[in-house]
Amino acid sequence: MDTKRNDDNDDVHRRCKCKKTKCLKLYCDCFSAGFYCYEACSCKECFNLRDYEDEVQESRECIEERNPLAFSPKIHSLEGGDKLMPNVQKHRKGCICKKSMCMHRYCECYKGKVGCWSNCRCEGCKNVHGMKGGGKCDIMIGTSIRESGLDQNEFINRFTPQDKNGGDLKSSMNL
DNA sequence: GAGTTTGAAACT
DNA sequence: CAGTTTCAAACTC
Ligand SMILES: [Zn+2]
Ligand SMILES: [Zn+2]
Ligand SMILES: [Zn+2]
Ligand SMILES: [Zn+2]
Ligand SMILES: [Zn+2]
Ligand SMILES: [Zn+2]
Repeated sequence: MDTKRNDDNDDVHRRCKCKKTKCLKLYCDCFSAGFYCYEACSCKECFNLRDYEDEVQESRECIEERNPLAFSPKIHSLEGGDKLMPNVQKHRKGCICKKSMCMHRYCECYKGKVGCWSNCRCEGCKNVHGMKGGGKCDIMIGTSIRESGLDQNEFINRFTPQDKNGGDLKSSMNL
């Protein structure tokens, strides 16, 4: 896996201010997104630079061993779904918000502009992109929005994702 | 910019 | 796996 050049980092205005982790842990937004740190960062003792390519790669491999999906996009499209809504996007692991009601960027679902769903363990969810609906995911693949009688957000919340092989969702997502 | 709040990541 | 700690982003002032 290639680490992206810091010039690209500038494009999305990503920057970090890490102080204690040398920008070699997922805490660091630059490292987590596969970018090197660059001038706009104000990190201390940064090792997330091309000069320390080996250290970066070593840390990546260590983290990937722990979690093979650590560097894959957290927001991803679910398989299946309604013909009219073929690409429902969700946060793979879901959030665990307890205090923010998923109304701020503290919530990774909200931050990713996707609704919460059955993988989320949030409390008092008020995510404007779609609230978690009581942990239910009872709309089966192939059901249309019209048939379900639900509005779009509620449909997405209750849509039951399924992989192409018809396998179990959790195993297909390595959860 | 400093201080607080928050929840993911890391650790045990 | 669950509980706790650590950490830096998001937020507030
Ligand atoms: Zn960093
Ligand atoms: Zn950085
Ligand atoms: Zn850095
Ligand atoms: Zn949330
Ligand atoms: Zn969520
Ligand atoms: Zn939520």
